[in-house]
Amino acid sequence: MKDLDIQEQANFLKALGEFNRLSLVYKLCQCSTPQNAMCLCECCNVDASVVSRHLKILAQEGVVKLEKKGRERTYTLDRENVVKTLRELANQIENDL
Amino acid sequence: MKDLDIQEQANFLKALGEFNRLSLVYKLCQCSTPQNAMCLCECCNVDASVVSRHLKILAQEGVVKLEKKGRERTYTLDRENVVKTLRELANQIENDL
DNA sequence: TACTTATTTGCGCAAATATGCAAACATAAA
DNA sequence: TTTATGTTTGCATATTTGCGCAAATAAGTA
Repeated sequence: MKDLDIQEQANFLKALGEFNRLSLVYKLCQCSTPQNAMCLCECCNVDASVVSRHLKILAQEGVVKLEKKGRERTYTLDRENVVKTLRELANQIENDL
Repeated sequence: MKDLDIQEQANFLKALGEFNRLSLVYKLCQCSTPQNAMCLCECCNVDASVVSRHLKILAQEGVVKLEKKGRERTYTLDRENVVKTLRELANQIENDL
């Protein structure tokens, strides 16, 4: 396992490992349609700018996908990627010896 | 999903989401026998006290198990728990709608 | 007891992080 | 163009975090 890979995985886990960000993930989890930041803002009681920043971090780590539609930006959970990454991690820890 | 559960999951992910701690996890991953902190110290270039603190955090979150034997304390990866927790998280994110 | 070894804890520091507010931007609608 | 809406960014601040060092603690050994 290379240091760089470990760092990358750590960054992914860190992105999920914060209360408001994980709340956003679960919120998006229950949405069948893309959501904008204002809507997502309701799930955690913080300023819109804070949500914006959290979503940026989540997007950087491949947790959410961003779609630009005019002045609105909508976010969807990148379910496939998150699930894949978590399962790969679990498999590594299970099988490594 | 209750806030408390989210906080708990976030804490678990945060514990794994730091480079040195994740390095410790992978180090332990490759050890078939319990390791003491001095040995684990080698895998990340930090002071023993730092490793001690990291291991404490990992133990609190159920990532590693601590065994006291005289003056020595040995750590083993709680593979089962880590794998279970990660897979549950993956399943939740996969199936929630 | 004195000494050695392994680990934890207190302290301080520097860097990172989360947050709110206000201002800047971008874009759609009136 | 003006206005309204959604989002990002700059700034200031408070808190958290990771770290090293030295001292304290714990427990085995001479």
